[in-house]
Amino acid sequence: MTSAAAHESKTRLLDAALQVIRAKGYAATTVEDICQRAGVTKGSFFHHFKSKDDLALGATAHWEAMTESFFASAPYHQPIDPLERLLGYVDFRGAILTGDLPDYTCLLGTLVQETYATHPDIRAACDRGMSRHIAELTRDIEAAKKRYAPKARWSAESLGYFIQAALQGSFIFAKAKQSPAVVRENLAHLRRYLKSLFTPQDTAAARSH
Amino acid sequence: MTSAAAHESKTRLLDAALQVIRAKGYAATTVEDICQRAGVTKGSFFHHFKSKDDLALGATAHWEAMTESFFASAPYHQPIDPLERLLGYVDFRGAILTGDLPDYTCLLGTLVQETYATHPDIRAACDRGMSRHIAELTRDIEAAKKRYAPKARWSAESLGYFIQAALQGSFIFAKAKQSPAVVRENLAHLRRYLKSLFTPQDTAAARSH
DNA sequence: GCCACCATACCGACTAGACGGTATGTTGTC
DNA sequence: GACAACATACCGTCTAGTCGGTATGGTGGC
Repeated sequence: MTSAAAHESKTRLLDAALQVIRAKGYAATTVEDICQRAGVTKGSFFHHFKSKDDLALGATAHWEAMTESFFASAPYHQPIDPLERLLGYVDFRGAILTGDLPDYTCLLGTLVQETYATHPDIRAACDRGMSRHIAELTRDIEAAKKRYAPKARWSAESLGYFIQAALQGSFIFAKAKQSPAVVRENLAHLRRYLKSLFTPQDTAAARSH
Repeated sequence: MTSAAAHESKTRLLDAALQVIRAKGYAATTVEDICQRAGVTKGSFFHHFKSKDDLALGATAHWEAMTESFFASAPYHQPIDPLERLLGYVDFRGAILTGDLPDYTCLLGTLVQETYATHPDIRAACDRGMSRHIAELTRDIEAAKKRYAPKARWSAESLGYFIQAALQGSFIFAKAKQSPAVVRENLAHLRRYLKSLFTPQDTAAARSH
């Protein structure tokens, strides 16, 4: 057995974990749930992972790898103008809202809610993963800010967090309402905010009327 | 024992549930966790609640009652200007970020993430509770819109959802980072967005330059 | 080219403990 | 004495994790 094929079971388990955890939450997900979905046995599971918590850690790493390449190859990076790239990101987030809820919601956001107080290492892994994605996004924000709003008092990073928070919160409402409609509407608000931030404004009263 | 005192145990259980579920999540919370925190026994628990799921439903109702009166008596309602009330709400949400994470995060947001796919009635209860709070908020938004941005194409309700989504998402990051700092920064962005929405704008290019 | 040796991958029955829920009291109040 | 509000002991199930075992494929000695 080649080493690539050798790890197929492990990959299947990780893929299964992403789906099941996003659907049922971490605590309610049983090892056998994941094994069943992956089509492997418990023996195989515990061969690849020390424990359920170890799987969670593996799942966050797997998630990071998947999402990083997914976003890296997305089309919104093409424009030369950084603001266009940023708005392209927001639009892209709207465009990928297909399939069922577990298909487009965020593993890390789900996971951290359940584990922040009880599983320090999982919490830290979620924090790292989300922060890394935001750091990537922040590069475009920084560039857009330099060009369109160099004097603004908000930081590029804080705006990156705001965008992600709006997304994460939108997912909560999508779950509550069983529909991505609210995500789309919130992305429209986000887009409007971004445009207002990057549209050079005369200060306060310096307008007609 | 009076009927008020008679329900003291039940209230203690509900209060305990709010805390423990927000800290550990619903699935990871055991009935005994809640009993211990409430200082009552399991017998008492199952006297008042048919099941753990029944407690969750009770907890959402309890949460709604608590938060409704909490926000109803908050000071931000006083201004006559609806925009001031709305900005007052945002500021108020920043002012109440005290204590530990489970003290200021939202039960319903936590709960719905874990239960949306597996517990239809709990999901529906969370949806109802969050929507009710938003409906309340939407009244001020509607009034502010009528006065300051009557022609704007966004709906008052969608803005209510956006505000709540930003809050819920901020709580996720607060948990990841173990600090409410990011919530405060996001509220600052939110405030900036609201001000921009309600500041009458000349259309597009009708500016200097 | 064969075989002993070994590591990795995988299997599935089993266990110990945790947990939701129940059955059976006990106590106090009207 | 009836009923609500507890309390305690207990039960059955579910589940993370274990453990002895098998299959497969690679490696080195001869």
